[in-house]
Amino acid sequence: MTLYVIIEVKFRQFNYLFMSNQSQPEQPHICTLAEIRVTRLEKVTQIKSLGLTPYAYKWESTHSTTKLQAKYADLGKGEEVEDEVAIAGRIIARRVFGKLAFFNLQDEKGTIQLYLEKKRINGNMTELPQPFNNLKKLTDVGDIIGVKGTIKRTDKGELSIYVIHYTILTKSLLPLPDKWHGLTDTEKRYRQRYIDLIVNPGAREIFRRRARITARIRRYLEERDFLEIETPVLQSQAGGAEARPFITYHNTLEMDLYLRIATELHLKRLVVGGFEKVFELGRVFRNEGVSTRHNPEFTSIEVYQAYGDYNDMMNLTEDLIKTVAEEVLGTTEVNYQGKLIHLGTPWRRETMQNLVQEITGLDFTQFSDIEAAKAACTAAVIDISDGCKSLGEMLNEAFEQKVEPTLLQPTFVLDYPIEISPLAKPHRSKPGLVERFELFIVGRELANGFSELTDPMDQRQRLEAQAAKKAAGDSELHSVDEDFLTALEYGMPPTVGLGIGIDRLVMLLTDAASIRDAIAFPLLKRE
RNA sequence: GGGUCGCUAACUCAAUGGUAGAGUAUCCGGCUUUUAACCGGCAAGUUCUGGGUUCGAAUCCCAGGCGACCCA
Repeated sequence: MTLYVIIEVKFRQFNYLFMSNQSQPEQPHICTLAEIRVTRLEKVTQIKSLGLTPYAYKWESTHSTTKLQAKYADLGKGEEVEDEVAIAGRIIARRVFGKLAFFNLQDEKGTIQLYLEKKRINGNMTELPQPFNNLKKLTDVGDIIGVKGTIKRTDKGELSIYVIHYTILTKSLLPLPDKWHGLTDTEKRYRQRYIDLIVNPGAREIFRRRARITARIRRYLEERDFLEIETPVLQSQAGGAEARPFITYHNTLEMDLYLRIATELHLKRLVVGGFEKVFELGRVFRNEGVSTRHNPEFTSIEVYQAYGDYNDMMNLTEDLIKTVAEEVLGTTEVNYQGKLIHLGTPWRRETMQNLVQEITGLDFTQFSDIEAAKAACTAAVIDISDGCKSLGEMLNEAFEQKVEPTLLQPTFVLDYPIEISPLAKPHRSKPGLVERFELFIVGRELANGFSELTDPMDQRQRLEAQAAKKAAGDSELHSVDEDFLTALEYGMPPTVGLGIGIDRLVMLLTDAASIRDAIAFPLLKRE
């Protein structure tokens, strides 16, 4: 069957080239993906037989489509200009007539129409037999071509390149999705992002904007003398956060290694070493579930500044995010999923205890024993699990369940329970709490910072307590990082640290509903 | 982990338990101002997978896969 098809196709295309004006008898139909591919492979052969290459090496353009659109914006209908231009891109639409054809060509930034006239092309491309005919027969939507020509705005008002010469640069073998509906299948968009990027112009804008966001963050910090230093992804023990790590293996060292879950402990070692302002913007990996807000590998930035406290870092955080929004969006008024978010500073700062009291009426400063607090929480419809063994954890539960979803506008939540903050410095005036803040926008945690714990003995106690819980079965906790404690014993200056979830920031600034829209190639299950 | 919804031609979608269809794309013919080009024609299916009920299943039932959304 396949052989039959190939022979028929060859027969037909032989006719295209040399007897194309004769009508043909009915041929077997070409329709499935595999058959379209066979047809196009035959076109590849035909292109080669003409002495051309279907996979060119190079092309020099004089303009991008957007530059041309801007340059000739004032050209009137029906007017032509003799300026000769060269441009390249992907054919995204073809409208072919007997002796005239209109193609739409798409490059990275935009599109432009090609005006392809038989008389003009045949008159100029004399080295090829029947160049206009070959254009019609050998090009398809999806092909990448280069053209040279002059500028013409058609009678219908479309700026066009009046083509003198065309070159097939890359022959596409597979058809693009429906030109009108595009690709809407969410799964396919993520699995084959390249198709999404070709046919959905908005998809490219998200990643363009993402690049501007990270570039602006780096520039902001560099302007303030922060130094970006890269720390190991492969670590003999994972730490710096509560999360399960990915495990991998080094063959010649014969040792298990963990992919980092945070950059915290190494960046702090750098502060011990004398760097007073450091940061790292990079990928971290957490072996956790996948959702619209979680991807197992994601991008974080952690920033450490010696001699500062968490108040300093809140100032930096709001100014940084405000600056990025202003530069990337041109405004601090951000529309996110139909909600208007005001990123103009200053942002609200409120303690966790006050927020919980505000929303639930529960005053955690008044609770003295755990059972009373538990009863009060249950009465307030807060679900307290059995693993919740302290007032601090209960306060956090109440906060997460009742307060978090209400924090639409940027809010710094201050002063977290010490039980859930093992790397933060105790609050200078509030027992049981630490000097920590988290930033919430549209009900999501976007940033986390604290005055860093610099007391090595206190730090040892807290890490050992965690290790004991790990031994008791909590897989999100880690064994003690002795080298980190040794570093602290050499002495770390007072330091404040910050972490921002870059993907969530990108979501906010690109109006992306799912983290998968903000990540070019999100992790999906095996098909 | 739980719930709801979805999966049918390459793409977007139809189809009371009773012959699986349309538009787009592909293929063939025509066409020098189109822009979802148009006109005419030929075709195109593991209805996600596996069971079950039934004379008969895309449709009903069970199990599984993948995805979306919500919840934890």
